[in-house]
Amino acid sequence: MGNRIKVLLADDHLVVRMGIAAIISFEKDLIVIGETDNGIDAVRLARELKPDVIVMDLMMPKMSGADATVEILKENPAAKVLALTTFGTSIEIRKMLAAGAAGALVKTSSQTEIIDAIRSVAAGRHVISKEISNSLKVASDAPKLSSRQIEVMNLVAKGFANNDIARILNISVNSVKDHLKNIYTILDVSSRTEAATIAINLKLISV
Amino acid sequence: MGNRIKVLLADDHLVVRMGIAAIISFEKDLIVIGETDNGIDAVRLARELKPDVIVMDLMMPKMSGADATVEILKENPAAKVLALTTFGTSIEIRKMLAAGAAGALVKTSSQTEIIDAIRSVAAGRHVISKEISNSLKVASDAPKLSSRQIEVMNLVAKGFANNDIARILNISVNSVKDHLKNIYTILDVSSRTEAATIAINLKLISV
DNA sequence: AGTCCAACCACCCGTTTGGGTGGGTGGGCT
DNA sequence: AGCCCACCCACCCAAACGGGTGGTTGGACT
Repeated sequence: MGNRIKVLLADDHLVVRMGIAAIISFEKDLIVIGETDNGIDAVRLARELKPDVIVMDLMMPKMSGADATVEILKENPAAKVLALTTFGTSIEIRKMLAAGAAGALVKTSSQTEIIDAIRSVAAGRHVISKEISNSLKVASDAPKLSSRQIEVMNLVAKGFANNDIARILNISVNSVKDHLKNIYTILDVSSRTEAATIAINLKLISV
Repeated sequence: MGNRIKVLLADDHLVVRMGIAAIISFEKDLIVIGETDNGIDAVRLARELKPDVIVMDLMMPKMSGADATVEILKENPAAKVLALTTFGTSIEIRKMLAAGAAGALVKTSSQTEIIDAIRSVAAGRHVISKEISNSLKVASDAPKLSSRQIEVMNLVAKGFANNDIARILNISVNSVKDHLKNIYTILDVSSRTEAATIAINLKLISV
């Protein structure tokens, strides 16, 4: 009774918080001790309430779940953050896990999956749902561009010609072409337009 | 008591269904009579259970909420569908509203907003949340491409050269160039790459 | 009837692009 | 030390692209 697992909910969707709270309310060893709809309050509540598990959405106003997780774990490396996300695929998930999040679940998870995950991370284990580990796998063998190549690709996607890009980056047009050749090889394409759309798809560049 | 508003929930996220169900459970004039996690069952349950209001997610496996709405309203034009979506902006929302959906809400809506919306559509009124009407507004004064132009842009975004596009569409290269010139004018750009990224951003073409 | 417009086609021409060759430098890893 | 690799630069050249001109046809709306 005095030993229930204390859960903090951080999700900008009220219906999601209500849903998780409802699921948790059926379990007598779990209790929701706090809720918030943004990342900044999540950091504050994590400090004040000392929850055993923090169920955290990725996309939230003011501060993303990933950034909040980084903050929380910086303050208290023993905190257990369980990411709850709509899409399995995201660099934000990588960021959270890299920061030390204890687990990651998709929102389509079943009742038992969610409950089990909360208990598992509370017990110090790590939980990654199948959908997410799959998408992390495909993301990890996705092509990788160097930082310079990404700079070039960003400008290409904005419609700049090689000449403009050269001026902007303070290099010669030949070097720009050179970068593009390398990029084409990496992405396995043969035109700047295809490279741009693929880079956007792979989230290699910001749209 | 026998006159409660019967609600059918269609959302692939369990936590969302639980959340809405929890919210509804506090209201004595509302009752959830069915749940499903996909569009196909939503169509079937709408037929079998004759709900007063169908709360429908946009993105669902098997059949999207938009397609399900089209089906349901074809079978029963008096059905009240309330779209519930994560993002305010989507062509899917337009599709649902065009099909005759009674309302559209974002998932960040508050408890009272959701309850009020359900009661309103049950009473035959239409409800569009502010976030959605705003995004529909900006979408409506976004540039518009003809269907032929969209065909061309899709191929451009895939990296095809004008020559290939001409072959694929069975027109001459000159006509392809002609379409591109018109597209550039409409989108206010001067290169295929910029046109592609902007078209993707504006969701004029599928990625 | 007339007007509008999308879609189609053709030519010209300067610029840009992509692909190929050849190099130089400096940092990092073994 | 040697090696790899990112990044830098130069030259060449055929192909593709973008912008401009001109035109026809057929459907829609007034």
